Amino acid sequence: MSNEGRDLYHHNPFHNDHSSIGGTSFPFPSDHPSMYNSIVEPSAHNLHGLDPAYMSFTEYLHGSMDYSTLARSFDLSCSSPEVLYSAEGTQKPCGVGESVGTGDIPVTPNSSVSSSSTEAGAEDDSGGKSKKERQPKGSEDGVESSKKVNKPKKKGQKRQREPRFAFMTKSEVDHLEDGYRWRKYGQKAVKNSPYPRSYYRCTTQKCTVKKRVERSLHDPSIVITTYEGQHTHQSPATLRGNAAGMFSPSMLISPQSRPSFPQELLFQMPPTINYGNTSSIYPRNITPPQQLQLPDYGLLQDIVPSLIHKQQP
DNA sequence: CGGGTTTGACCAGCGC
DNA sequence: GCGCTGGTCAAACCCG
Repeated sequence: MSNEGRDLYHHNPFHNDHSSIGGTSFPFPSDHPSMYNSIVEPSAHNLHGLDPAYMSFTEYLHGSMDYSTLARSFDLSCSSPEVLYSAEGTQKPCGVGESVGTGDIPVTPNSSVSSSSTEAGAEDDSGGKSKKERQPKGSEDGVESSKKVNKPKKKGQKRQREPRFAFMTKSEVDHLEDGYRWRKYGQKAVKNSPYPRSYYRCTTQKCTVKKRVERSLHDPSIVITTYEGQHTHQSPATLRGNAAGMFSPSMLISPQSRPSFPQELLFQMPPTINYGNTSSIYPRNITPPQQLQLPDYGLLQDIVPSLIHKQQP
């Protein structure tokens, strides 16, 4: 487990020497308008290049994407040099990037990374619940339990986790808006990093989605967000009717609209990215700014080949 | 007052 | 077996 995080993130995406490391990256757009402006370059045709049916992270977050699909996709991705690697601890990266325990962020030359884990079971209780159950607040034997966390968890029963999906976003704010409401339930100092990692849970009842947010060790301006689980509901924003605008592709190219859904902007590339080295998921004829709009596509290219295939007979 | 955040403590898993 | 680290809990606190 201890490697999980590192395996996932500790490669500096901006380093130039990972030609050997293929990976999908998902540069998120910054919440910061100025930065956004500096990076995003409106280019409508970018979107045109995409199939309207492509699956986006937003969709992923909305639960419209089947995890099994993702899982399969990632498995497949293992065979592809383009792919990053799985995130969950027990699963070693598919052949790439043995984690560098030095705190380098893994991944690609691209600004962001995405990874997922399929090890998890489908159980929608990724631990939180089990822990809760074991901790009957004010239990009869309360005396000691006042502070102690009892552990009802059965031994030998490895805790199952939801598949995970990590992204790197260049942003000044740690907690990026993604349309969902989150409650922070913990913060921990991260080894070898001056930046703490924050833990959030979806506030929607019965939704067990969690996410972790931390900053890149090498580039503090990069926020690494790891989603775990699948939303069992619609985004509050969507329900509110904002979704139309927020999820609209146009949003991606409209700095003024100040995206609230980074997921939709996943592919924003940091200015420092060396595209040349990217073995990438992006078509070579596409320029960085445009790649921005390929986010989902690019991402899914690795993640959800099946979807792509549909679009590319 | 309800909901979110902070923070210290506990526990599980893993490596040595 | 021990220590370290990640993940989570929950009381206290904060805020609108």
